[in-house]
Amino acid sequence: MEGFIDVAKALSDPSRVRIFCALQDRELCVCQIVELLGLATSTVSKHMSILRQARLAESRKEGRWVYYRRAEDRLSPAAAGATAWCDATLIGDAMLKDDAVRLKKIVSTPVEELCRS
Amino acid sequence: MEGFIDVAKALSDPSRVRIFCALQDRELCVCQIVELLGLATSTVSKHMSILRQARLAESRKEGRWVYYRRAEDRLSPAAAGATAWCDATLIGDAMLKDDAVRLKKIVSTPVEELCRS
DNA sequence: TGCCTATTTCGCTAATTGGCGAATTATAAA
DNA sequence: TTTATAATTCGCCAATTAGCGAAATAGGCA
Repeated sequence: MEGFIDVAKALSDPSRVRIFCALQDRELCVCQIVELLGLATSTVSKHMSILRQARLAESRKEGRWVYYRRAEDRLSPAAAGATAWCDATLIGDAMLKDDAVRLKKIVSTPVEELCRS
Repeated sequence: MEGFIDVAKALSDPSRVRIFCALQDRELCVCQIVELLGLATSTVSKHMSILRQARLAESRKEGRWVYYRRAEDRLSPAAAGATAWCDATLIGDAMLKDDAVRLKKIVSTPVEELCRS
């Protein structure tokens, strides 16, 4: 039950859902997510720790940057099912479509340049 | 997005998940749910309105009693997917198994008698 | 070594939420 | 019509949460 609740809580905030959906196709570093959502870095960092706690996301360090991606290895049943539910339900969502458009620009900018702004 | 968030929020509270799972096999009236969870009637009533708002549950009146059941007709995509996710993930959950045992006694008692206590 | 900077952690605030009991509403029975 | 009672709504409180900026941490680079 606890793991299920953690996942449901993680996906009960629009910002976190947007982040999780942005991670569908590619990994992203914190500064890219900050750029996408327009939230403070500290806020995004907290969101990421909640997604990781729910075992929906994993991270890796590369130099100064931390890249987050959807969890894939030994995916928990709660996370696996939620991922399918989320993706299937939110296909075509207006806000996520808009995010996808802006994401294209963001990922095409080198992170070094993105962070300088 | 909004409908998805409503469903995720509805399922991010253990009491509501217990209620939703208890409704898997049968409809229940408020007093039966109160008996199952040991919460105040007003608290359960609020939980039910959240589940209904998320379109996970529906209700019908029978005399003084209000019976709740899982939504079935014109089920929203968000609710349909969440139902599958919830049921699949929580199979074998200890608390829900315990609930199921106690539910047997509760549903075998006439509601008139149950409410008198 | 010491500096720069991306991220995390901390401390705070405003808003939300789960809980209760009291008051209200609605329905059945006397 | 009055009374009894199941459920909802209301008002309150304690706990949680999303947000921010400041301080701390950690990793590259001069």
